[in-house]
Amino acid sequence: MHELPKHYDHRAAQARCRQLWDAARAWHAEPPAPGDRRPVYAVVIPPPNVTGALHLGHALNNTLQDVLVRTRRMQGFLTLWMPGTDHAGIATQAVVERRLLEEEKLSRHDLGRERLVDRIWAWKQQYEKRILGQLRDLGASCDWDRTRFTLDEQCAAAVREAFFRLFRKGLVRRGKRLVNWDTFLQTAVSDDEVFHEEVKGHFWHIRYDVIEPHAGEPASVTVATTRPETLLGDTAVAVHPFPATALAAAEAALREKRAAASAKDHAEIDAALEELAQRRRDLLPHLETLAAMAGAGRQVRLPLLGRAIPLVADEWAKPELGSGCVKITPAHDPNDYDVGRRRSLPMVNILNPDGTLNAEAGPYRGLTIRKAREKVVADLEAAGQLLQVEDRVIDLAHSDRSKTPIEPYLADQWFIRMDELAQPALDAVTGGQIRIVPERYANSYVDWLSEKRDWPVSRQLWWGHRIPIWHVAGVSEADLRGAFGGRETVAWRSDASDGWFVCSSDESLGIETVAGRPLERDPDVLDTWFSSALWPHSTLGWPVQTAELAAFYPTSALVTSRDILTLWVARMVIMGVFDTGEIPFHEVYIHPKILDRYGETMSKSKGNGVDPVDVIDALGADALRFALAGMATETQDVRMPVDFQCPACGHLIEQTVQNRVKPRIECPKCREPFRTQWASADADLALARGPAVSEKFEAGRNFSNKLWNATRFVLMHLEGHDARPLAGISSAAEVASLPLEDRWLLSRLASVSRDATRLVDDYKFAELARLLYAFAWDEYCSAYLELCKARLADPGRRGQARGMLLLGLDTLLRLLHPIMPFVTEEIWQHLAAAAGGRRMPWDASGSPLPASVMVAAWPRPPEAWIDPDTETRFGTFLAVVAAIREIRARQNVPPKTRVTAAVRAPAGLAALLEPMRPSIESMAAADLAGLGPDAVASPSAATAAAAGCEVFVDLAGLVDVAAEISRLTKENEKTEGFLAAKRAKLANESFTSRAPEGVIAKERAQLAELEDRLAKGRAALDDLRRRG
RNA sequence: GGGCGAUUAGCUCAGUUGGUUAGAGCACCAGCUCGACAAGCUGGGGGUCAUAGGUUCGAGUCCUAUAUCGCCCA
Repeated sequence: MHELPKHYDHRAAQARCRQLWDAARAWHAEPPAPGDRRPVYAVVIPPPNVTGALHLGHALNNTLQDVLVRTRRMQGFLTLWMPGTDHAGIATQAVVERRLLEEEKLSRHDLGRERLVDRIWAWKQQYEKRILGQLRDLGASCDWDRTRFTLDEQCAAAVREAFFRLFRKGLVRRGKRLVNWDTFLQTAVSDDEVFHEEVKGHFWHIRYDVIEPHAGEPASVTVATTRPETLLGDTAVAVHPFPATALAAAEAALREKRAAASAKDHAEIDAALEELAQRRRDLLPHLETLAAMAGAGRQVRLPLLGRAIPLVADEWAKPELGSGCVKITPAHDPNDYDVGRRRSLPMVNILNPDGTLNAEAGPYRGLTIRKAREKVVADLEAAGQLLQVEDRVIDLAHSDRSKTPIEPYLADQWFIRMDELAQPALDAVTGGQIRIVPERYANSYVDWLSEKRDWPVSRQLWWGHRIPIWHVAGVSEADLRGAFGGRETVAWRSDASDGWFVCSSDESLGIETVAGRPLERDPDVLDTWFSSALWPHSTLGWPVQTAELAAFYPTSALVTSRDILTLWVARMVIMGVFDTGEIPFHEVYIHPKILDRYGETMSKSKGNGVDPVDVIDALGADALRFALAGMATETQDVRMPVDFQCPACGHLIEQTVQNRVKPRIECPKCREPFRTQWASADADLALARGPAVSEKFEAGRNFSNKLWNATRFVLMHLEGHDARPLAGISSAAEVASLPLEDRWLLSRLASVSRDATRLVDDYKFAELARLLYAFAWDEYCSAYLELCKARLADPGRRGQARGMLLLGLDTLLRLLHPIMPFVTEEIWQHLAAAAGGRRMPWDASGSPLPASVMVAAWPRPPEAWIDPDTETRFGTFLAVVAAIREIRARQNVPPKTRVTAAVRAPAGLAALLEPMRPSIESMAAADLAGLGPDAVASPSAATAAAAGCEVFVDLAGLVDVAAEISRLTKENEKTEGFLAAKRAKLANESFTSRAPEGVIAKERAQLAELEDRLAKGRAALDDLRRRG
């Protein structure tokens, strides 16, 4: 008989469990052998970026996947969870480049492409190892033998093949495109990699002179801009073609708004209307003239450079705003780009990739944007062209990667055409083949895909999948046919001048020549989401038709967070269908984001996160997992207040916006300083680290310990027990002959198992955690286990109690295993040593007890065990116990003092309670003097009502009569209040005539119960008054 | 500007198709070292369900507006 320590040791247990699982490779899945008819459950991990270590969001994401995967495995599915990491192109390169610059003062150009890529690989090795280690620490039961990386050879082959197929079908195009240019990283970034921030700036009003104005025409026009240096790239000034109509439309819109607005907003709208009217008077004739001039092809002179540029008519110019005229810089502004396309304007790019101005900027060539702006403004002022400068708050786009301002920039890019690709992905969700949970997220998916915007896939980076396109100039198509004609893996298209783009899935193409001309490879790499889009099928071996692909594709579910629903999920569907003809997964579960106490997303850069490793270390992986599962509710976004924990005294210091960015913090309690994640100075680094923690995880740790101690109790009483498959629960007759508490336990086990199964199916993780917590703690431990104490002391009843305790604990372990794998496994192993002979009704007959709970059968208790009558009776019993305890507590009876009690109950109820008499006595530390309709209160008794019974506790003079009178009076008043409301409700004719039968019956029953309670309360009060 | 979501106890959150006296964890108060567990046990206090209307016999739940906050798209 082994004795367990008083506290669960998560560190030792985690090490042991991992070794056990790894040795058995219990997480590994092979494609089914012939004849294996198990249903398949497959999940691919959203591959974490190798940019850095895992954070709490990852911990949540992977906990939920593991809950699903472990449950299905136990349910007998052939279960695969595919792990891996993402190369995360720009993010990883940015991190490595930033460190290179900080630590060695080198740029990537100093190092060169090959050496930089080597550095990034080294970084990847380090972080991949760390990430996979963290996933294992978390308990993730991924198939570690199959770990993939989006840039590994298998994924690379899939990327080349997929891209080649797109190219061959004409779905890859080359085009100029205004991109978000990151001048620091010198690459285009997608819209999704841009964040907007309001900054203080200016609004410069500039005069452009009209070239040779005719009589009656203005000599100049005024435009305003927040970026004056862009005028160097202006190719037109626009004015609205029909300013009168536009003004009328603006006015109509305002009037409509006014009609809908509340009175307090009217003044503001009226002011706007007044301004509009003023414009109509003062500005409209001028704008009409300008529109006519634009129609006649008149020009203005670009300040500083002196270039003549046309006045054009375009709706982009808003007569209701500013001067009504707007400068057009097609190569450096998205709206102007559209105008440029509509009006066939030249597009003048004035920027170099590094953000300095190029030769198009004339005298400003070579300057940075900031310097150029200063000089342009100064020169405009000197030339008398600058009319006015306003202060203004500007919404400025920044690169998420380098945190520097984005410059719109015209560049050659590769695009994937979305028109035909998007439709099947759209249909998959609208047609129901893919179910998105919670449902409302289907909207954003559908809205985004419906736009069918072409996907710009080139990135001017060195870290990633090199685009498999080569360029060759000066050859004919016949030359190409001669060189590659017979090859299935090569395709080409004209570059629209005298060259060709050649695409191939064959990496070695570059060493070849065409008619003596070299093939020059495109320097760019693919958007990192391109390889992620292939993840479900590339990891399974595509384009090779592997057994894995046949067995596990399409996968079952994808678990992710909403911010990459479009970036990743939609693209996986698109590419999955394109490459394989099948959707990549059947269900998508979107889980919440974890925010800090201020509602901000957690991030390393803000310093407001909790490191999952700290939680695992301090409280255990199960504590972390339990807390995270408990947060996964359907309402999104969970707040988690974070504290620093003083390493010296353990005191908690609330993390605030102020202190979260400090390198060192002094503990207000013990005055000892500690360091944070920001420490960089040697003096700070020498301090002990104060981890960021949250009390939210403690509940999970306490729960682990509760389970542990319940196990201690069971094991303590198992000595001499011959654990065999439990007798007496197989037939209905046998079950009916069990004691009430056993029937109750069976009933609860059956309904809890059924509910838990349903909750996993419905992705209701928080409810699942709550259900199991409440059952384990309040029912199994507080009620059943307490009840067993008396039985275990009685040799005649001991055996059955032991068997039932084991049944309950075993079932609980299995149900909890997906959420808390370590503590359940650790207990399983201890239990196997003491009761290895046990079998559950849902275990395969004849086979030994599973060596690990991880592969034990999921509980499937028979529905017949569910017995509402028994549950009600048991509830009454608990209420009687609670009533006696309540009297004891409010009269301050010491816990060890036994009291004498009586329960007055109707005969039927009393008969049902009679068998529970010893249990009532033991759980309430009371001797029952009477139980039945005639039970009487002793002269010095306190009373309480419980589920139709009156409970009396004889306090033999201990009772504080005055306190009892006052308490009872209050109690009765409360009851009277309820009673009045209830009577009014039932007296209401429209209620009784309209409400459903069942509801009325329920109300009547409550009324009767309340009346009964009040009568008893009054009687008790009278009794006390007579005495006092 | 368009869309989605949130607002319930001091804090963090549950609350099924409208139907008992709105729940949990933590925190708080009182009392407990009895052989499972003080990471615990027993009992208790604490809520005008953001505001204003409406629908209904009945609203935390449905509708409309307002306020505040968050996210996505342009």
